[in-house]
Amino acid sequence: MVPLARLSAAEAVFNALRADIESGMVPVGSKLSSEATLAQQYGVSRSVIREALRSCTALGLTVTKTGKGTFVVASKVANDLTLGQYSARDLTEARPHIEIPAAGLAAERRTEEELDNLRHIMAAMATETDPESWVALDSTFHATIARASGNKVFESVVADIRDALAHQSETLNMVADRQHASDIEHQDILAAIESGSAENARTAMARHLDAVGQALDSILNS
Amino acid sequence: MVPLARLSAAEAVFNALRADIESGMVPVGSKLSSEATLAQQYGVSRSVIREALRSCTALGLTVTKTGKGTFVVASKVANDLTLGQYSARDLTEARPHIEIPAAGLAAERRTEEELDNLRHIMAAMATETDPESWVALDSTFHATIARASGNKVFESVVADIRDALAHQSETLNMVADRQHASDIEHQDILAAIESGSAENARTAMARHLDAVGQALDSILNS
DNA sequence: TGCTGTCCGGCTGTCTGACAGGTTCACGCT
DNA sequence: AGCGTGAACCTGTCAGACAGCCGGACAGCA
Repeated sequence: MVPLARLSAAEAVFNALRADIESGMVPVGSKLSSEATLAQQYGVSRSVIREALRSCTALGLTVTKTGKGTFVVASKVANDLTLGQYSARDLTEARPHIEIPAAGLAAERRTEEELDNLRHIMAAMATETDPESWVALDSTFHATIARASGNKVFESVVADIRDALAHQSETLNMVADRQHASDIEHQDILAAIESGSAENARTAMARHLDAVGQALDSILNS
Repeated sequence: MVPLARLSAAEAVFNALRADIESGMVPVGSKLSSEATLAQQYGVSRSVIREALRSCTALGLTVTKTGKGTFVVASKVANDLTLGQYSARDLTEARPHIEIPAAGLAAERRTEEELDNLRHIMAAMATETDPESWVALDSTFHATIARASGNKVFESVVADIRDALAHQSETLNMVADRQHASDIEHQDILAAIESGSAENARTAMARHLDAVGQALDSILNS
């Protein structure tokens, strides 16, 4: 609590970046300035910027792609970083019971701001080709819906589940085949939430989770 | 993390360090080798080591002190779930969606040992008069059912929910009135799980949660 | 027009070498 | 014995360099 230790340049830059990301000033899906540019902006060397970015990546806020840049994939640190704690079977079994009612509540309680966030995430996903980045955005999409449910239990649990799933290699193996289909299903879910129909939102989410579950099954049993 | 994308040197070193720490090969409280030494060991430059260490620090595994070195402060990533942050409304809203299917699975998958545990807990509850102790036993009862579901997601979530509920004063206020009724409902749940009927188990759990929810409502609205 | 191959500028990944400042400890002086 | 001081080691930061990846511009070809 006491700021006895003056923070290093790398920590200071990390805090600044994290604040920008968590406040939404740098939206999910957007690209950060290049390391050289950031170094100039903050008046530090590129090493310091790289260490700060490495912290962001370790917390799951960003992903960095060689030759392209660093991209924001989450606006806040996930609750549960104990990856691989849950098996794929447990996850696919439990998800519908939590995400479907959460989608229904989201349709009834979502704010305009949350709808905007969902639209931005979907737009970013539509043009995303890198599997790992797409999975991270997908995770954010589901987490945002859970947040829109207005129920912190759902919000927290979905964040845990999606986080665990995102780090299972089966998920990445599945993405190439499912990406386009998922994008369409996501559109249906968003449309239902936009219209405020809880029943439609539940149905759309159920259809999506069912399709994803079947795709995962076929991979697990192959 | 993912075997698909070839990992950078910094990620590889980070994974190695994390594995060493989580496996306990490098005990908590110990000091890591200096950055220069690690660089030599792993055959990479000091920059790479620093980025890997920065990742460990971001996850809370290590702390680095200028002039002294880097020290291990945790053997696993902290599960920073903010318990007790859930409102009574959120909890009663979410519980049925999780505990009812968990009860159904428990009926299909429970072992004899788990049934014994449930019987013992119920016996203890029947003679327990102290409200706080009874709430703790009740919490264990529900957690045990979740564990019997064989699904670690349900097990984890129910543990969180019950933990949060147990710390709400409304729960204690309700117990005096509900204790006897709950004992009977618990008997129904246990009987259904013993018989192996998932349908009956879900119905019994639903009835129990509904009764508890109504009792909580009446207290919240008084 | 439409396709393709090449090249260039921008970006990340990594390395090297350097210097400032914090920490520890043993040596030597008082 | 007590104490100061400097050497040795450590982290924090910087500057510069180069390879490899990526996207787009552009010219050439069908």
